[in-house]
Amino acid sequence: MTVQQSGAEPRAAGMKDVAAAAGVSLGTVSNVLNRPDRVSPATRAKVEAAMAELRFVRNESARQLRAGRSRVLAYVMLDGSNPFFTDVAAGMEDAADEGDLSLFLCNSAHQPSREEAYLGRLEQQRVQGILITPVDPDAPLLREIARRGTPVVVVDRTPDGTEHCSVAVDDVYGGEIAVRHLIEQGHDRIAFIGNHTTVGQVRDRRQGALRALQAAGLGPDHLVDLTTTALTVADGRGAGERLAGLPAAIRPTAAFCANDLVALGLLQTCATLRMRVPEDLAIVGYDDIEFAAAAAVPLTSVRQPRRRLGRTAAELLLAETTETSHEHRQVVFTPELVVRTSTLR
Amino acid sequence: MTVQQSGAEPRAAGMKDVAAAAGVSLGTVSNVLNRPDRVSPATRAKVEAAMAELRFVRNESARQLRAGRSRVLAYVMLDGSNPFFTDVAAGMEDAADEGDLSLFLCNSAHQPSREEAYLGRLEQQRVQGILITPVDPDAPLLREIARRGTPVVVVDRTPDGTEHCSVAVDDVYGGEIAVRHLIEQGHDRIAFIGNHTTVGQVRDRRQGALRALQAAGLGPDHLVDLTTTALTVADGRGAGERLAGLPAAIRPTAAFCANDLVALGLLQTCATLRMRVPEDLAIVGYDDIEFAAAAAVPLTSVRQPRRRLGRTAAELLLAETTETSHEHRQVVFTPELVVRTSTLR
DNA sequence: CAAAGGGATTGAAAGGTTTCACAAACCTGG
DNA sequence: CCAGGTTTGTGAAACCTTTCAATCCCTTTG
Repeated sequence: MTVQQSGAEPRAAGMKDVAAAAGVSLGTVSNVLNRPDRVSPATRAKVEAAMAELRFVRNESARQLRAGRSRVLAYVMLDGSNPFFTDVAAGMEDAADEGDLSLFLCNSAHQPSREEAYLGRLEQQRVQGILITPVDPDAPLLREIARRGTPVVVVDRTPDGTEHCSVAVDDVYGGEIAVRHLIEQGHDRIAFIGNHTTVGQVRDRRQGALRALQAAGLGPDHLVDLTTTALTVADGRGAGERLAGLPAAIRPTAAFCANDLVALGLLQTCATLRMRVPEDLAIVGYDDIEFAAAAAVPLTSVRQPRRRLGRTAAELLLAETTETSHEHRQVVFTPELVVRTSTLR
Repeated sequence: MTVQQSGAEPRAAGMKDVAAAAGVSLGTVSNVLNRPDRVSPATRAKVEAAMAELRFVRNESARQLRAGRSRVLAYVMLDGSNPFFTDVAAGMEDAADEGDLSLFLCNSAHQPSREEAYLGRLEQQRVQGILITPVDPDAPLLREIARRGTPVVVVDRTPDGTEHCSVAVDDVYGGEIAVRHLIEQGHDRIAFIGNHTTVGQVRDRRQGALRALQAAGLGPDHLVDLTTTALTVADGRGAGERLAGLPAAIRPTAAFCANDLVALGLLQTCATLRMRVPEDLAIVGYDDIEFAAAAAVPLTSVRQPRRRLGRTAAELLLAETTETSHEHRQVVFTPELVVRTSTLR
């Protein structure tokens, strides 16, 4: 039962070798692997011994080839360094685990070319399905892939058509509750910080902000736009400086940031410039990433059910591969406001 | 050239179908795919047209089966929600891209069972190699996998033996420069916050801290241990409260945190308790994650060349699969101190 | 005691690609 | 116009597993 490990490895052992070593047929080895109950305990033991002896490792390629599909899900994330997406991925993992599937993560890092490359490879791998937060939710490629037979679920974006399942969060509502809260805290001149001209999500959040103002009888001029190019900490810092530069008469007393990173940047500028939060400036972020609560002044933020989002997306995907007749579903979650020190005077 | 999309999909088209449609042999289709220069432009065009027409998608399983190995690298990360690891992964992606390989990310989330499951699946997939930051760098499983033929590179840990390539950062040195800096700033009573009893890395950092003290002629009693269970923001908060509770006479004036998350937690407690940073307490973190610079008081931190780490790891892996005779290499990077406001009085 | 039934095992086919030795067609220059 | 070389194209084998109908052997039943 001892094994030599010296010398050039002869060649990885396959089921055929196992069968030979155990003195049974190939089919029996397969049965041990796939339907152990169909095999007598004695033979099973023999086969298992042989497998151990030969260090047998199942060849998934061959399996897949035969079976036609794999036991792998993939999530193509928009930004692997954004904690939001890693949390979403964690939710997917939960669901994948239950279905005895592997989840592979791919990071497109906002680059369409990278996204495309990953999608191509995943399709070639015949993964069971693709979860994706796409750079462009309406890219035709996604539809093509779905039409060619690999289920695609769009995560945290809502594509135009109804060609995929999708899960998203109601961003208009999120913007609304954020700003409603600020109004309730007595603010009536509120900065909106983000790139709403570029990104659909951000546009929605701003839309919600306007709706909250309107509901309070305040016109759109009560929202002061500080437009950024992206949603990074640096953008937040920059916006903070611009905000601090405004004459006191028209300077907002509160800021609604399109994203927690921006809010953290803003918070940092406030610390630098000795503006007190929330006394001089109340801040609401968006996403409620772990670092929002961990900030020096814990940040009020709009929380999206991230893990839930991921889990649901994965479940929709599994449903699509299981169900005989599948109707694409668009699930929309409702975000919730988490109030912390940054808005409580 | 138009295509019907209605009806039950007949069955994905394979190279055989393409060959038939183009009126050439199977081998020619393969040549178009793999050695286009061996095929006359005319036939190539015909074949490519047929591929487009039939929406042909290469079957990677079959390819792999034939080729014996895949075009995929995998990184099994210890903690997908820790920005440190996602940055490392980004570096790997750079290297993988250049080698025209895909990088799949797996998140073990500190769970040995999950790690094991992923490793098993990856081995079965016959991935080209496995990059891993293991829960336990000395787990025998890693060695077995390597012996069975899948190269393994250990990232950010240094395994006992020399059975794998590995890349790591000199944690002793990192601890040393952190504390040396604090000493230079005039501190001589320094808190060490972390779980050095559990985690090797943290032990090393503490080791370095002691070395710096010694070099300055200060005994180990000048290091005040505040031991945590893990390295989260919450742990940092807790340690901060304990620290604040110490009598002023023995309370450290500076803290070296095993990790930026802990430092952020500590910073938060300081804000809550109105302790000024750095005046009342200087803070050094470790890792220099993005949020370290983004904190209200920008955090001095020990930066590891994360991206570089990942890139090098991937390159070692590729070298191992390429080289005829391979010698395992242990690469150790040197960290660097990034000084920011949190230690500058 | 024969036949039926059932559990265990077998053998061969299939799945889509790559590779490689080989055949066919074409071209060069003598 | 042919020998020899080059360029294109072909066909079959191999990769490793799963599946399924067929076989075998043993037990049970009538």
